Amino acid sequence: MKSDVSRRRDVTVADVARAAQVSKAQAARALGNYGAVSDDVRERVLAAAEELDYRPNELARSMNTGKSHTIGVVVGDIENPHFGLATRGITDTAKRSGYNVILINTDEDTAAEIDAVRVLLDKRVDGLIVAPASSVETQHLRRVHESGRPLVLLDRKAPGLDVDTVAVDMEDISHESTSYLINAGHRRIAFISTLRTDEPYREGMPLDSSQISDRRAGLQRAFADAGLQPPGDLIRLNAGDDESIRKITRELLQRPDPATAIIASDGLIGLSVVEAIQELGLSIPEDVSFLMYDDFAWTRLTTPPLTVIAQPVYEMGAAAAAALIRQMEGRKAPAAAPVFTAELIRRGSVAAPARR
Amino acid sequence: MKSDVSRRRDVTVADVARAAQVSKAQAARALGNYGAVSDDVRERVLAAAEELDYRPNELARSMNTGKSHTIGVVVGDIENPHFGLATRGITDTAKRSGYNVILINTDEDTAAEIDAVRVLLDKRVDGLIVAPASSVETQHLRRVHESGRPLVLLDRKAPGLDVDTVAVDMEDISHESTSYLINAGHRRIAFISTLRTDEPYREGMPLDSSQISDRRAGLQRAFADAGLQPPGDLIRLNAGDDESIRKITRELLQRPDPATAIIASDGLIGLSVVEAIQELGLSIPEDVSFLMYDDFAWTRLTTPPLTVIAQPVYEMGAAAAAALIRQMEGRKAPAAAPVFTAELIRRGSVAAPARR
DNA sequence: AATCGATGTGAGTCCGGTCTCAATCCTAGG
DNA sequence: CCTAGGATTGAGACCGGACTCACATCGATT
Repeated sequence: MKSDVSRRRDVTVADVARAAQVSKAQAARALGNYGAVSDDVRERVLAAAEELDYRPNELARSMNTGKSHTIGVVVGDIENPHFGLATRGITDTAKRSGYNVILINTDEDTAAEIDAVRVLLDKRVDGLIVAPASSVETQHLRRVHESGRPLVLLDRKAPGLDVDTVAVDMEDISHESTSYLINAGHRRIAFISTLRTDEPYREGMPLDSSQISDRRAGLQRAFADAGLQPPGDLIRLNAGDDESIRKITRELLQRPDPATAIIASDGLIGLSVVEAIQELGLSIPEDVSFLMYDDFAWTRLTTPPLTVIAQPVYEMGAAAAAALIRQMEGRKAPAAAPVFTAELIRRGSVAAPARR
Repeated sequence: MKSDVSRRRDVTVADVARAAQVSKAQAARALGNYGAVSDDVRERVLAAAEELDYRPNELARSMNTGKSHTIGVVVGDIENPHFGLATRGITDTAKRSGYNVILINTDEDTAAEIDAVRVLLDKRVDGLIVAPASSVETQHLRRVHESGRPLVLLDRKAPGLDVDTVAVDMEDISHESTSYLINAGHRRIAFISTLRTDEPYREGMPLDSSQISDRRAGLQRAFADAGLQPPGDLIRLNAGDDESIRKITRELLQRPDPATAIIASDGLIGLSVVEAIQELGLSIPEDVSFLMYDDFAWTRLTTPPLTVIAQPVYEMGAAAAAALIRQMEGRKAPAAAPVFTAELIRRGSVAAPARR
């Protein structure tokens, strides 16, 4: 009835109060469902609100409750199905508790991450879930934590930062899967990761990412267990775009002492590696064995289906959100935080290396 | 120096003003970089702000500027790489103009969508990008639009709603790809979609989704062009989870008069369909031809690589964000909105049907 | 030297809610 | 019939910035 052109300013409690002939305070109480309100007043206010199509301004509400019912999520790249799935776990859990999610991508760039965290803090999110790009540059996260804002880390650990962290033990699974390859007869095992570094990989160099350094540790331990030297010359970092990954793959397979097995650090890399292998006219697993992190559904469709390392990604996202909400609502951390483990799913992309 | 336990309340302009020995108004001006401020005052204020580690409260700022610098994005399912990519296009573009994104999933449920829109409006987002679950139930979107809040539709059209819409012409591409199948000799062409309906498909029933009804129209037109009757008995809706899709696939291929070609309405369905085909021991394209919407990277890795319908998803997300920002900043719509077209990428999953 | 317009500056209002506090109503117990 | 105590109610402060307005200040103009 009243939806004319005069729709530039929203209806406020004051408007409703006026229409219902009561004070602003009473209208607010009836609307907000708190305090004491007589049935008569409540009815009139609710009717007026309905009539005027009143909607509360959450911004104003946040202003003096101090809660925005919004959590910030900072991930590397939402386009990566890994994060897509984790985000789904987060949003599902958050929604169930009445929280919304502001999402920011960092492209694994720490500067962007610092910026993202600042923006979210300025927007007064109630808490943050961050998949930190670096396990070393974490001052900004430390500051968040010290300022008392709830924070949960996802996927990667930050040593020295005493914060709830939801991640799998990469050392263990890396050890298991490397051993699997070694037992199959592989010695020349390559590892390709997107991790950005200033210089190319050299044996023993410090790695910014806990994920990657844990994987390296697991790999080295597996070789040590077998009484072998790990092939440090086959670790490749800075595998960024599709083109650079293909180039790296070609180089690994065409060098004098080529890799007989390749481990891809995530599903996006794996995609390009497999494609590069196919382009070289080589076949999996006859010519090269292949293994990758992330159990995307399509890995079952290739010929042969790919052997992968599956992580309970959705559950981890959900757990991160649950932990955050627990913190935000001031409840204590649970006695035992849920432990997540990755699993090696043996399909068909690993076999004994070809004889020379 | 001052980071004691007293960290429960944030630093405000008033605190900064006090420290800098100036009025709140002056401090606000220096901080907000507006109005006239002497160099002396500016310096003192900035120094005090630095010292106190002042951070503006964006909530408060939004309160009286009326702008939250936040846009709401409502999609079916962020876990679906299609939306992941589109979202990436949106967030990249939004960030470049200083906007953040609140993301909500609807699982293609209109009730959830209505709720999402309401929540976002209550949070006073500056604009909305919605991939509407239904092209029919759009009163909530109409209300948004009428209230004057900028709104852009993504992926699906809403007939009768005069709103900027970024989507490809599904009729055309459906016609093209169906013709392609018909020319290859197929007559029994099946189409599988997730679209939820109350009853199973029957010829000519109204379809809630513009995307799907456009595809049906294109398919029917292709058959008409060839002087043939479209196989209305091979259209399947309500393909929800993996299990139901497999069941549908089996039924389509094992019925008395089976389908010789299957079109999957999106990449997620395609995944399950291909897997079901493999499980049946059938091969593509010898036993069944296959075609799907969405050009995911993995479709190049299967044997044979899959023939797909590629949409410029990232660009569409970016365009939607650009259009929204244009509206929010009060600029006119561009003379010609960019047109997006889907492309049939012929790889290896379509061949002539097997002889009976 | 008187005047004028361009800064500078501080007090105070406003945004749209929540919440405190004191005043007013009512009703049951004495 | 009187009164204590709970239920109601309205005025107004407050959250943290942005912004209006009235009041200086001050060098420049004539």
